[in-house]
Amino acid sequence: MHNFILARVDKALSEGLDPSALRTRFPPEPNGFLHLGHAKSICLNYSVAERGDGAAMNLRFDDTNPEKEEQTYIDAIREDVLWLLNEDGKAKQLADLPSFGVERFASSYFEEIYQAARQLINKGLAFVCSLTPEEMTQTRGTLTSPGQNSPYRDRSVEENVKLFEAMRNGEFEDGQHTLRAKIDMASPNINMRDPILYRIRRTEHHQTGAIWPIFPMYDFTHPISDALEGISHSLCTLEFEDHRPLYDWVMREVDFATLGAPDVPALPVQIEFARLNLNYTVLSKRKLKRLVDENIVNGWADPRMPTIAGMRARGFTAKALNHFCRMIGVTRSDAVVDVSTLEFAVREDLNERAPRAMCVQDPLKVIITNYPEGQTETLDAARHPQNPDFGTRTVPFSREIYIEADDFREEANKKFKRLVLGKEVRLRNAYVIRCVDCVKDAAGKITELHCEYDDKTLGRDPEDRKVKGVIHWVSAAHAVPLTLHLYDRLFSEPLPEANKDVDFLEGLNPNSLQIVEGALGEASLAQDGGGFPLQFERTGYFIAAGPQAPGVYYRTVALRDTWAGGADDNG
RNA sequence: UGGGGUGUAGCCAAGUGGUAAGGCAGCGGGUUUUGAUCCCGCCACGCGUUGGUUCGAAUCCAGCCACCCCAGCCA
Repeated sequence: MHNFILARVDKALSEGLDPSALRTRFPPEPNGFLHLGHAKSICLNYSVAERGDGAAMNLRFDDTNPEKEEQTYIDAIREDVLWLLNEDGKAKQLADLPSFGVERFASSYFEEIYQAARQLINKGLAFVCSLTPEEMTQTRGTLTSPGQNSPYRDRSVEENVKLFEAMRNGEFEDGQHTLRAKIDMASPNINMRDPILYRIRRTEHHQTGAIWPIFPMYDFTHPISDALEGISHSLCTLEFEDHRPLYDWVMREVDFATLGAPDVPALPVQIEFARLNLNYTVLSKRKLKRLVDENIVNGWADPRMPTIAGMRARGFTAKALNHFCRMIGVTRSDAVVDVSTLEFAVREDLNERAPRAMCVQDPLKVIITNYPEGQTETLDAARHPQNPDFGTRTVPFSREIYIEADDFREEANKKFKRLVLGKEVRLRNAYVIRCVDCVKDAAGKITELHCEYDDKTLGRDPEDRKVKGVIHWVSAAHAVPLTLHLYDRLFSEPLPEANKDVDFLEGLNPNSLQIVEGALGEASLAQDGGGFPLQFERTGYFIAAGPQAPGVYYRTVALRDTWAGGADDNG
């Protein structure tokens, strides 16, 4: 992995920065589940932590807004970060990861942040403002015109101290006062127009309970938290670029030594990078939350969701996600990555690790008329075509089998490589059969096929002719019934958020989930305990839904299909 | 129209004055008991645009254009 941030880190290292002083943090707010965009950030932050001996990445819950945050999100985030960074599954907890530092909460620093505010008040750099929210908005100015000073801007240090303490003691109602930095109401950067540092929220906080009726804002909390953790590189997304002057202002004006900050070679620096966008989906917690709240999906971990938990449920691997993050790079330009890149990363990993099996989604009965009735033979089939270490499984073969209905045509052109009336095809892992008859019901619907097998074609090709097609099948008497969940992109619009005048839900794909009942899997699937990906040959990668839904498989991703494009010419 | 950013192929993305890496997608071919995998080949006379500097410019300079972010007591 290489990018402009790592380049900057390497440069600092080459200029003498002690590798053990390298420290990053991943700072999610626990107000939703982590998604692919967070995976990019985690991957980046962790890659910096892997640059040197003693370097580390912290996990810090940025929990300064109790109204939107929940313990359940904290638990989910912790699980997702561990899963993502624990590709080999060896670590039992975050602390076991080689380059992981510590887990913290911004709320762990509420006392220090409060003291920092006191410092600023004492330096005359912060004041208690009693403007109403409406007045605050009115006096902030606009993008093109300066704001006006608050009438409370010149309160004495003593009065500010007294009021701020009263705020802390819970003596005021929500919104009655705020603590503001005294910077410059005429700054062209709106973030510097006397930004709010603290607001009153008499709400129970998931970590600190009722002890704090006031909560620091992100812009004040973040630099202080970074300094207290000895963060060297504070990586965030582009929209925070305008906040960097404020970040640096806090760094400059607060005396961190008296707050107990570690002795580090330098103050943290904030570096911004472009957030991830993926087409045919949305990557914003606010929008994903709507999908959950409006029951458009089945929770944050719905396999269609681009959340870490959703993708995990669907069978994506941590390795694939990390690989994807390395593939897309890290830059400062807005980019929309094509889903095909993600699918490639997933297939690449699954191809290596998924044992093969056969499953017929839309069964069509085939009777092998020249095969003895009542006979069953067990055929050996490799679990992986390229890797013998996977071993073999046994596949029962008998007189009645099922094949995929779509693998048969009464007539077809030469491009069609599957079974055609009067022609031959190879049954995967078994014999070559020839279709001799096609039985239909009164409505003309094909109900079963009569075929003959060539008993000299097990494990070898016929000598006098070429059979090019191979199809999958299951033995009728041994097949296990399965239910398949086939997922498609959640949105049919490539950029659901592109048009600001149209609700992004308008772009939803109504067929993002197709449930296939009555699929038939090969006998060995009865023993599948789940927990690892499978490839159903010729169709896709699947993973068992789990013990609470036996026989249900989720399709992780379909196999690449170079034939699909010519489907209108497929005979 | 204030401030901050970004423009290299259909999508990502290297490149930092010496003559356009790589990946995805796509296309063509080979191997194949998965139309998968794997392998080989093709895919930017041009880097938003117009000028300028230079022996030489995606890289330096100037102008212009397009797009993104900022007016939460959200992060």
